[in-house]
Amino acid sequence: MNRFSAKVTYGIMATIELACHDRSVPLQAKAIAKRQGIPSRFIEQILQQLKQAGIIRSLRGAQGGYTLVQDPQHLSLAELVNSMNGAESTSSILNGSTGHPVNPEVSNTILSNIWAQVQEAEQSVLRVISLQSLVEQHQKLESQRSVMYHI
Amino acid sequence: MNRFSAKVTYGIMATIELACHDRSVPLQAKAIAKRQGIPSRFIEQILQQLKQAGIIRSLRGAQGGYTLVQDPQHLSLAELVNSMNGAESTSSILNGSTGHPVNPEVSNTILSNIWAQVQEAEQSVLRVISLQSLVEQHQKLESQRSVMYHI
DNA sequence: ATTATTCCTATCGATTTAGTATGAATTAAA
DNA sequence: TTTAATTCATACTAAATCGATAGGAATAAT
Repeated sequence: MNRFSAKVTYGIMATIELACHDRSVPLQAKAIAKRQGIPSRFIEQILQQLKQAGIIRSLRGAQGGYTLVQDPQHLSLAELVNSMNGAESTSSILNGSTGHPVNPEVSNTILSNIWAQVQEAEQSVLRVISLQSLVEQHQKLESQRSVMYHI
Repeated sequence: MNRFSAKVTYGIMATIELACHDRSVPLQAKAIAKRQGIPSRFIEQILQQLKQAGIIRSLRGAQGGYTLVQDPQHLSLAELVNSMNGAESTSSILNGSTGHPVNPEVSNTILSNIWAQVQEAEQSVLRVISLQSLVEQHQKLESQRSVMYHI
């Protein structure tokens, strides 16, 4: 099962749409929402985040919309996912303690270290998946689907 | 930062306590709660889950309590964490679809596949960490702490 | 001007998480 | 055999997070 959050899932779907679209002409939030069946007001918010992260750029006003900044080859799923998860700092500041480092802090130190390892493992999976490869998988599956129902 | 849920965190802390305790005599939920600063009624619930998963066993009545089933060497963090996360089935049933495999299903197929890879990466980190190693880290940090404040 | 669009911020309902409450069942010990 | 200590079962509640909606200001093409 896909346990990425709706936000992340929608954001990925939106960038796939952008990657499939002519990059010289902006694509509107509404168009993305319609094609992917996402609430358009919701995808707007997500696109904002992607913009803040420098993954897409926007043009306001009539005929405005969004375009990808980078080539799909050079955009990794890691960048994409991180930009929507609040881009958690990898910094290992292991002490927000208010004074006495009591028992709970000890467990916390151990567990935050392990958590960092888990995060790194996840990142290493996501880093090697490019938006381009997602687009290819997407198109492959879409074409299979169209064949299946062409009877 | 430690982003394991409170439940998982507390469960791990509890098993560390059990691992440090004489295995022939049961340790009470209340005692664990007190030493670790966890609400005792909450840790009881978590201990139930650990019991259902076969990680600990319990003795009811006065002088009852909980003991580890396995040697700390042979219990991995993966088993521990999974037992508290509802032991999500790794089964890759990729079709709960109600009929027409429309657009959203395509994205879902791709993303659930990636999600599975992420999960596997996480598991591979957790599998190689034993409860024993957690206990050792814990004791090491505790002793450092006691030195620092022994002035 | 008008219209189409992004952008900003607030709110809302549902779900999940964290924790509390009540009390029954069980068992050691007095 | 009573009593006290403990697990076990279940339900409830409060707070946080998630998914989505809402209203309107800013911007720009026509």
